[in-house]
Amino acid sequence: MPNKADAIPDRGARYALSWQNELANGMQIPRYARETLTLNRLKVRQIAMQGKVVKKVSMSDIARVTGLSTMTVSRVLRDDEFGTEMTRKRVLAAAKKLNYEVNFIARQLKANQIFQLGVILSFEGLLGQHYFGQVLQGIQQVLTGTDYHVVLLDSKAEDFDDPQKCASFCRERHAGGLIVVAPRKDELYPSNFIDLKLPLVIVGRPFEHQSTSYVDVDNYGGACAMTDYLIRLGHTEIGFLKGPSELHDASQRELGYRKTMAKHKLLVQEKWVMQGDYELRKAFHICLQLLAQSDRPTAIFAANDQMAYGVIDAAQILGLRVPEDLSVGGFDDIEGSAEFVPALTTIAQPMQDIGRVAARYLLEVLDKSNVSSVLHQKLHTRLVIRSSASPPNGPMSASVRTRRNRPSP
Amino acid sequence: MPNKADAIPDRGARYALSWQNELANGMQIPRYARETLTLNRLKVRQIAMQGKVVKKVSMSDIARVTGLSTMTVSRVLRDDEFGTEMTRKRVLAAAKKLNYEVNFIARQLKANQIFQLGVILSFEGLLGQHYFGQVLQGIQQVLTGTDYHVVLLDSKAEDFDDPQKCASFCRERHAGGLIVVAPRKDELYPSNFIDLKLPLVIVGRPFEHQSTSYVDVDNYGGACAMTDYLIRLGHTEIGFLKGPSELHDASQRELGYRKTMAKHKLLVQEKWVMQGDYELRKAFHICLQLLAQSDRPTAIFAANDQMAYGVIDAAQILGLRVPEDLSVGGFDDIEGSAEFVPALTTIAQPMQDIGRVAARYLLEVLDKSNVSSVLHQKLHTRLVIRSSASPPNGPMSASVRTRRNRPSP
DNA sequence: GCTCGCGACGCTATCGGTAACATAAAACTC
DNA sequence: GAGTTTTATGTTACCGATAGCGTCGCGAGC
Repeated sequence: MPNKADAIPDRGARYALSWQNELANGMQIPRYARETLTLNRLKVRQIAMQGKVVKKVSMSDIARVTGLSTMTVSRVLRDDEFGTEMTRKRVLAAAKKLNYEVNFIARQLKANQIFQLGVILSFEGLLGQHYFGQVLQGIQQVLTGTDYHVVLLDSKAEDFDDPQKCASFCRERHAGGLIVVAPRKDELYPSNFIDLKLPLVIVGRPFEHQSTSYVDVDNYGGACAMTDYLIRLGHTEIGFLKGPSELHDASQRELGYRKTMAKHKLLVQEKWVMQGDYELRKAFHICLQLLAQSDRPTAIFAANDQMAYGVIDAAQILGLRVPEDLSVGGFDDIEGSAEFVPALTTIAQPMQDIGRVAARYLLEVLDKSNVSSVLHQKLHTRLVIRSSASPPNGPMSASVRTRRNRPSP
Repeated sequence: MPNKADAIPDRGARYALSWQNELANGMQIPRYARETLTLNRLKVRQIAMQGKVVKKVSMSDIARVTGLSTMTVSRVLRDDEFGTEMTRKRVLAAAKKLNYEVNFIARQLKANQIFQLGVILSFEGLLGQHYFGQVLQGIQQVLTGTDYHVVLLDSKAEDFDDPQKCASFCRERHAGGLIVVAPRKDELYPSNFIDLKLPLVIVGRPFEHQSTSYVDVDNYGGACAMTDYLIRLGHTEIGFLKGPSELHDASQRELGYRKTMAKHKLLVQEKWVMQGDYELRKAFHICLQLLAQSDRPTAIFAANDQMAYGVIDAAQILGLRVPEDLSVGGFDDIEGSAEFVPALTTIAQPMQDIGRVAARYLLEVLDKSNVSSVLHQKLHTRLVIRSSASPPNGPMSASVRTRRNRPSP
């Protein structure tokens, strides 16, 4: 240990040497430091005698051990540049030895800032959904390395229908900013939060109201792209499998489909526009019926990948080949769609990006108090061409058509 | 306003009248209150002059406005019984008027307690799963009305493989207690948390290690019950559709099936024990193959409801009737199983209860510092008899058998 | 030699709330 | 009616971290 002192740069050594050296030769130590130092040895001993760590160590403990003030400790711990090399070493060593951990609660109180983002779900079912999982993962990615965290606020549990309550709730407790996931079309819900004077982002649908920020995916554009792609492949008879009508994204996707069809002067056959629920099973059964009929589309655009799986399964059961006899397009590009047989042609939706963008925006607002800026962002989707869609194969599909209704009940 | 004073009970009036009255007639006010009162009028004015609320109101603001001390305010706000009726009214009115909101951060600092439960997921995929959603809902239910909240800690984001890091992380920041959701069989993961000296509950599997608490569902018992039920119905040829082998619950369910078969001296046909993945699709395709063969079981026990759906779909596609030609049992009793056609006979798993029990345990430990108790609980499952399973129907199934392989490729 | 500037560090107050102790006045007690 | 208890409230000292300002020692510049 003492030989370490040799390496001490002259400049830093003016004020302090390693603690051990100080005691050994008692030189070079400023008077004020001296006093605290001897005083502290007693206190340190007391702490040690307590045996097991009863109380968490705080900065003042480090201060005592090192003979420095808490202020110096605080500064060294936060500012990489602060202090003599020697001081830094002492503090850092002591912190490690005592197993010091910052008390974030105290830091937040002092800073009068809450390092937490409240994530609020507009309805319960969201929790178990892939979409939400992805968004949250995106948020977490951004938050990693910052001091911020995610607090899950349950809309149901906390009576958030009452604007007053949700206001006080969020501010009282744990939210420096809010991310409200509210993908339902007609929900008035998010408006309860806009008066909070808290940084806020709505996720899951555009929210035109006032100057409220939102992040969403361009569902409309994505649906247009897929429809357009199918049309360019040569399809004219394109069916559509809808999602739950109460979801904003579902209706946007339908709109994209219809508009694009209209744009190309193609007729939308209403019997080929089916009401699904974003689940595989319903899509499967619906398509089992639809595809058994002689009069069926050459392509089906399913509003999400799960339903596309159902469509393909139904087709295959009926002896139709995908894509030769039926082209299928999906939406979302969920995990598994690339490995699906046939690999699913779909629209990639950057779900994680939603979370990332929302979180990044909030952090920016919070750090810079840059409250003026408002985020209105629709993230772009991407057409992923794989093998579940191809140009319509006239003769092939005709040949299939002859044996189409064999397995019907 | 002044007539209100008439209604003041004599007892309370001794110490204080409404503020306005105090100023009006200056009587009955204790000397110490008088002084602060005049002093405070100045300060109150200053606050009002600032215009917009720049700073959040704190207890001291209420104290100034009412002419009471912060301590009294604090006590009135927390204790329903404290103080004169008049004092209470004044404080409460002022709090409401000023729009006071407790600062939980400060409260936590003072109490040296963290009113947050960290929920940790052992792997990412969990977030989007129904199981997790249900557990979390259960947790929230218990936490509603308490001061506690859920903080989501992302295992991946925070480098929790390093025990050191996860320790400091949880304590530094935001967790009075931890709920670790770790349903994987072989994970060493949770052991990183047991040394934290933080109240901890493992969810998703029993955790024999040391004196660590866990809450789980009796998957084994549930599987036994279902198998037993099928056997009692008269089935001897019972197939089993497994869940992902890395999950603890999946292997417990398989074990229950095997043991019960053995107990009844029934042979487990390994070709009828199929590897599923808890998803509908795979189950569907596997069963499409299995059920097309002449040599097939009369009943299939699927390790979860989703897969049971798949089994039934496959059977129906093949022209088998459920339950006449094939009995199907599931596990979980998820939403939808009752409305399924045929209504699914299954094992109800109290997923929300898992969360409830875990949360309640933590709250108890935290409130009473009752660290000694350890929770080892396997929640009971319940056999829900609906219509997807019935006694094997010899002649019926035989008649089906003759036309079994018509729709195969 | 003296002032000025600067780097390193300490002291004090503070964030908002609260336990523990203190105090004033009324109520009760014999 | 003096002493004791009770009721209603105020004071002080923190919890742990940190901003702001003050102080010390030393070298540079004139």
